[in-house]
Amino acid sequence: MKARRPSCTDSGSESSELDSKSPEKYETATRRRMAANARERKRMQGLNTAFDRLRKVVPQWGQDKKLSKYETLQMALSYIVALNRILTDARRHTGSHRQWLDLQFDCVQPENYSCLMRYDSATGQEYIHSSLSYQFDGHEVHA
DNA sequence: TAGGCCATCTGGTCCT
DNA sequence: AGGACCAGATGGCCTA
Repeated sequence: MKARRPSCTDSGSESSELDSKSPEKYETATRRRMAANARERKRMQGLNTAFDRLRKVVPQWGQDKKLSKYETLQMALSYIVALNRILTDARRHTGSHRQWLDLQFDCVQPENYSCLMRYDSATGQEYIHSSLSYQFDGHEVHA
């Protein structure tokens, strides 16, 4: 439970007009608002649970700080694109190139994200190379 | 202290 | 009528 608007408690705020009406209507509206608030909280908690599950399967390249919701979505998108690219390329590298496929597969395993890391000397920061960086408004972003 | 991120409340809209 | 979903507003927490 975090922020609450001073004027907006669980008792609801439809009171202004209803105050002048019957107490039953006010009570009904209050009860409905509280129920709606509770449902909304539950819905958002479900959404956050889904984000947490997504964070667990998406590359974080050893960041101690967890990805924001926006970053999680962008990274999931890039991760899917990267995996899709590997599958597409794999069709062209069959038989004797099995080793190549194994190498690609290894690179997208969480314990091996390091093989995708590059160092940006300008910023002094590491970032995920090409296939696992994400696009934002047409610009490539290295989070 | 400013800015980013987030949780919560709220009213509107759509659907059953 | 009531529930689900959404977007806007608001305020708290954290970090650079």
